[in-house]
Amino acid sequence: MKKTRNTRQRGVILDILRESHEHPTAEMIYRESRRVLPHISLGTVYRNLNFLRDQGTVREIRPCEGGSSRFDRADTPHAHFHCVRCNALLDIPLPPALESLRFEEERISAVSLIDLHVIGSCSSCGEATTN
Amino acid sequence: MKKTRNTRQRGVILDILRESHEHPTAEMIYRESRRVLPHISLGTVYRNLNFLRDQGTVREIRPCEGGSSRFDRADTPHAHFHCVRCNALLDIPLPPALESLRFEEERISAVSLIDLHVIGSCSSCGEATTN
DNA sequence: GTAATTGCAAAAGATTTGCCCCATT
DNA sequence: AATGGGGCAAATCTTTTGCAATTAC
Repeated sequence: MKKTRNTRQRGVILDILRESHEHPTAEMIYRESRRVLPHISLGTVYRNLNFLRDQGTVREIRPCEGGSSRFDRADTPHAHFHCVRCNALLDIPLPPALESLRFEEERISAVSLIDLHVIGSCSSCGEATTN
Repeated sequence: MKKTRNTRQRGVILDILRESHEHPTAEMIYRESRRVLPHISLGTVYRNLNFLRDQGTVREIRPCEGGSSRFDRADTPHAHFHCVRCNALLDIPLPPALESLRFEEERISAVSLIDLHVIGSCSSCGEATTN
């Protein structure tokens, strides 16, 4: 097992993720982190996000239709709502039905993660035309 | 409303999607289509896939962790199981719990699509170590 | 005939990687 | 001091786009 270090960069990235509620992209995290570490590079941000994702600390959310990945802390299980109008990504509770879901599929051996994305329009954008 | 044409290219792409069960990438569809249309270009494949997706005929599935999008026909509602070992993508039935799911979220105005991805290992890869 | 669509190649966008230096342990 | 991690820039991979030529209607 490789020994990992607590670098300032990694800490800052985690802090940003902890404080942000908007599911930032790597680029957004990069810009934000530069306020504290003006010399941090985008590559470092990506490397850390991948590291933290593989470690299970953060979660990568790939937008349903193009654009960059967005990230959040993988503390509690939850689903995501994605507003197609304003592009907001909101955490929503994972429907209880899913938590206890048993997959009666002989093709499935083990389930490690359930990823539920609800796509639609949020209330701030919403009420008006649904199309 | 723009008038759309039935080009040979579009037809071939749809046929490939109809016959394939492996959720091919644009690149795979490109290679396959070249057996019939040796001069088709990758750009055309992408343009058609985007067109068909926007039209609601095909569905684009973005893999949870990098790599290219995969596609399938959007005929019946279903969820996807993604094997992290062999990278297979399987159609699985959408849990009934989800079809009737009501989102009691004041932040959600309208839901247009529910996307459920189950990640884990499939039976062919599976039984052995879950890690 | 007209406009949607193609092929090609270049461009754009997102992410990864090599290399060498620096900092954490 | 050892080596994991960082900075920078180049490379890679995926997808999009401009444009002139083609083709379905």
